[in-house]
Parts: sequence; structure tokens; C-alpha cells
Amino acid sequence: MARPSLIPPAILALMREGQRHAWTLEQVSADLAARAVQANFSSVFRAVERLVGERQLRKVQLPTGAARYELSGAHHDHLHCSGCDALTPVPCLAANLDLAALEQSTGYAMTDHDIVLEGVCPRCRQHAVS
Amino acid sequence: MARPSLIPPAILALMREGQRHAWTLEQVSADLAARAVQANFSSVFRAVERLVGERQLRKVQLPTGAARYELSGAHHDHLHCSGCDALTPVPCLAANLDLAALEQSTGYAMTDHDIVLEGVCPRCRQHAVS
DNA sequence: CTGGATGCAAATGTTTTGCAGCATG
DNA sequence: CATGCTGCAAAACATTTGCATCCAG
Repeated sequence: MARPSLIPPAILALMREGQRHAWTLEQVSADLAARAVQANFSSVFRAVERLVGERQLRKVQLPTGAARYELSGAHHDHLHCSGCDALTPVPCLAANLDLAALEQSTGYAMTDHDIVLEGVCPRCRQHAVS
Repeated sequence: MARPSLIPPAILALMREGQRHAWTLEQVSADLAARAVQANFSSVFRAVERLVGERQLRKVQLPTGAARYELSGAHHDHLHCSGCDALTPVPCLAANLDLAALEQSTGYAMTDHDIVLEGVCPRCRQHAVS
């Protein structure tokens, strides 16, 4: 190994202490910069990809098509606010699904899931004309 | 209204008779061409968007970030094969989730969902070294 | 030295928009 | 003729890659 990478650990640190629950690449990049960690966008991209590969991060696809990254930790699912784009973690929803039955009926071998339900968060409900 | 649009109805027809369950924009475009329906990609895009707006079509986000379109019809969810990119419809999974309880605990107003579970389809399981 | 890490620029792939032209009601 | 559909081209966007360079082991 040559030239040990500073970026991946910095990303993990940032996320562990972070205010956010999930980050876009853009946000990871910005937060690194805010911590004076020099990192080109490509490097951030590659670091995040690697971390996802190592299962230290999880990539979450929003219904909008945009992706977010979060610490792996305990598996959970998400609610996505169509108003403000917030992503709120909720306990794993697949626990309530009978995956075994699904595998039976479809022949699929389930490997993963990433359930994102669409809704309007409390704040946006308030601001909406009621 | 001027110049009634041929494209949206052609898309609906194509999907009603189609072999496929869900289409990428690219595929819609190709299938239109195969039926000798002249349509620029932009026009296909706009037509599909309109149909989604009118709730005649549904847009499904795959875990890969790619989008697919399908006829609205009865709501259902999907299994996505990570091997061959197939999208298999399954009965609505959210039926098994206690959405009311979720709304209670999170304050969200749930508006929609689009559950895509990741797995390996029967065919790909076969072809995999076992 | 060497191999991985990095920055920069540019390719990619897809979705989206501006605009001028055109065909119908 | 006005309206909104259409094609074409190009913008916008986010993601991804090529390549030359750099550096700690």
C-alpha cells in the first residue's frame, strides 16, 4: 500500500458526528471542505464507492432518482418527504413482510431491500395550507 | 386544442399489448419506432411525463437509479433482479405494513410508496455457479 | 522503486429545456 | 390563426473514467 488515504476515514468521521442522517455526494464533498479536508469531487466519489463496497456505507435511492449515502449501522428503512426532500429513518419495515413466502411464490432469492415510503413530513404539513 | 397528440395513446396501446411489464424511456421509444410511430425522444419523454401526471402511468425508480414506466392499473410492488435487471410485479407489499402506526410515530402523512426489493430471479439463480 | 491515492479534465448517460415550425380545431 | 404538439439541438445534471502525477512504504 502506498499513500494511505485520508478521505475515507474523514468521511466516516464526518458522518458519525454529523447532523445529517444521509448525505448526497455533494453534501459529503461540502462537509469535507468545511472540515478543511482537501478532496476533489472524484476522490470523494471514489472513496464513497469504496466504503459502500466495504459495506461501511449504504447507498439509498430516493424516489426522485437521487442517491444518498449513510452509515451502515443497524438496518432501517426510510420515509422521504416530497415537500422538503428530508429522509427520515424508521425501523426496518421488511421485518413485517413475509419474505420467505415471497421467495416461494416468485422463485427469487431476496438479497436486499431499501424501502422508501413517500409522504409529507410534519413540518411541511404545517406549512401547507390546511 | 390544436394538433391532437398521437404519441400518448400509442404509448398506452403499446403497453397494454406489450410483452414487457415496465419500460425505460429508451424502450418506449424503440417500441414506438417498431410500430412505425414517428416520435422524437423528447416527444416520448414529454408524453410519458404527461401520462404520469395524469396518473395513467406510474414511474418506478429502480435501486440502480434507473427509472421505468408502467401502466397504472392495480397497485403492486416489485422485485428487481440484480443479475438481469428484470422487474417482477408482486402484490402490494405495503398492505402488510401498519402505515397508520408509522404516521402516528413519525408525524408524516404517507402519500405513496414504491417498494422494490432486490434479489436474484430464478433464471439467474440457475445460471449462477451453485 | 512501486502501487495505490489523488486531481483535473473530460466522457458518459440520462433527463430536461429552449425555440422555431407546423398542423389542426 | 391561435394553441399546443413536434423535432432538433443543446443545456443541465449527476455519475463515472482516463490519465499523469504524487507519495508513503
